[in-house]
Amino acid sequence: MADTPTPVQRLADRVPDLVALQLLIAVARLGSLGRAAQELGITQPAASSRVRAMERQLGVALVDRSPRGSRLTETGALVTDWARRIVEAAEAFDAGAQALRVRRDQRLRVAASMTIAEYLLPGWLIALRHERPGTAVQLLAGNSQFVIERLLADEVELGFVEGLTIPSGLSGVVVARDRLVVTVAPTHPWARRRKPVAADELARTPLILREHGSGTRQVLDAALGGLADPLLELASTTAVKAAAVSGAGPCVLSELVVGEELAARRLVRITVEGVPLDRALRAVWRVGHRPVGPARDLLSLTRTG
Amino acid sequence: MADTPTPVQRLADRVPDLVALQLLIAVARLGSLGRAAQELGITQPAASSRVRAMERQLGVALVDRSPRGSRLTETGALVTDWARRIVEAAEAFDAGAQALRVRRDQRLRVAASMTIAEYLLPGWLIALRHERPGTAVQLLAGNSQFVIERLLADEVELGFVEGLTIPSGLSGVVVARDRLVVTVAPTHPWARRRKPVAADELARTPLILREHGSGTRQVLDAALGGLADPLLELASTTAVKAAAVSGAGPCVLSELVVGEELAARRLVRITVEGVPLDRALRAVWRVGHRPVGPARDLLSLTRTG
DNA sequence: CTGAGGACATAACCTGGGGTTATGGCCGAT
DNA sequence: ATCGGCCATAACCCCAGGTTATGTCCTCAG
Repeated sequence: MADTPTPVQRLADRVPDLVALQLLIAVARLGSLGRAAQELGITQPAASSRVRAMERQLGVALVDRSPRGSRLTETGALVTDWARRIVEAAEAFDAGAQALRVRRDQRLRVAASMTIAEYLLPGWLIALRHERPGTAVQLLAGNSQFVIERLLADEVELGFVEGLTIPSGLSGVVVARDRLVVTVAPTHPWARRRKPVAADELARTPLILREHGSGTRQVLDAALGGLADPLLELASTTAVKAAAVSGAGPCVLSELVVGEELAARRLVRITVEGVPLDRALRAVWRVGHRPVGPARDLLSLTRTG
Repeated sequence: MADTPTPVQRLADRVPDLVALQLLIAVARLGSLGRAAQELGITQPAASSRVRAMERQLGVALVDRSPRGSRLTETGALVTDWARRIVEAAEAFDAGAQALRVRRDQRLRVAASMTIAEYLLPGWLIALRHERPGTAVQLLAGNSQFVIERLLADEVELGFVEGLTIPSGLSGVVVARDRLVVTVAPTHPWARRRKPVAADELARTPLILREHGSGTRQVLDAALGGLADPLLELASTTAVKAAAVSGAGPCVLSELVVGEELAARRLVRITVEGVPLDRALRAVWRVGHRPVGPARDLLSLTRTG
């Protein structure tokens, strides 16, 4: 049977698994394979063999071994830095996943809109874990309407929404500002353009957008006066981003969403004129139920000082 | 034998491996376990079992199965978005690692300073892989001096350095601007401060810094007049970042390095006054050896338009 | 109504990566 | 010279995750 060639990079074959990456990071910190092994709860020979396997897999020497310990190679340090980014993403995943799981001992129930749940909450949860270990958080994610309903039904104590106004029945505070930005792939004609795009030109241009009803779309429609012209309507921010990166057209997304792509120049930002694309990210709660205890702890992490 | 309790989160136990994450992403895109399996080169039962295992591990339903296909749950979509970030980090790792490996067929040799190699190059390499598949890149990473030497010895065709001036014997072009920023943990007194920090106050304050000789340190010393007062001197940007996040004191690092921490509020930015912390990131080459072919392709990816 | 086809689940089996324990070699400090 | 810390090697073991084969369920066509 002729097996179909895999049309997708199988990263697992070329990237060491999380244990190996954490091991490498531990070696960097502790200066010894044995102690790194201990920290990860495996034996020294296991660690030795894993590091050796990584070196074979990557084709690069990562650590200098000596009878007095092990230190990272120059390139080992670089690889370790790349590894750290994977591990950080994994920590965010873990923190988020932990919160999705329904558990008996949760002390804090939170609802958040998708953009916030996706990009900001994991970081907050990691911080919370450091500051108040043992605070089990239960997370419900949905659109803004969903968040509001959970709050009013008293199913959660704290909500996070992106939007223009505070819904009635709720109080809130701005925890961050978010700005929608217009971006295109570097290959797009707009990337070379010097002149800012005016509001009416943006309204006339077909854009890659989230579907109707998303917070992002809502803000854009409001800013343009309900006129956004969809080139594509996609269900997730990631899909929108992917389409834009591949050059399909301009997209309008939160700075949070495209931050990495901008830094790496996979997307470039277009300045627009006369379109108010700022929006507030707010923590909200039922009127009269100002957050206390764990909810207050979490809230305090989201604001500067 | 009483085994020591592991002092580090063993993420591998709580985060699915890369195959599983890629599988989930493929399901999101293709709408079917079977097709997702095929894309990853495994059989349908294997995919089915892996997704089931993930759901068990996370304690959350991820996909809605039907005899007509599978679609992600609401929370499944959220989890998938978190998963995507891990996979993206893994892709960057892969692209970078690929370039470190010395191979016969490399068509382009590049040297880069650490900050650039760490944060920007993987993204460029991914982009290059899309635009010019089959361009095998060989990467040498070191400090600025190292990059310059490789270029002058004609061992690489293209270099990337962060620095104030173009070294003699080389020509170059600015590919990006980078700004050093002063940041502190949200718990640090400076985080509440409204007034900008003046140059002399910054010079008087003990800071968490990279060791002498790093490009970052160089720029800071120049900006302050060689006066930076070290609270801690650490060998890697990541170590500096970690110390700052834990509240040890203010640190001075590239925007690139702390971008994520700023977004997630693990660090907050302090405005400083009268200290020129901008620096250029440059592509450089030997005078008279303007990049052509693959080198030109890569270079064109790093600049907008 | 019925049969075909697509999609997922279940079962039985196999393989190898990665773990463990035990032991040896190397180097530096006492 | 000897001891102790650190890494490598060897021999063994186990189970996670793969495969093939088959069953069930739903939908759609005729």
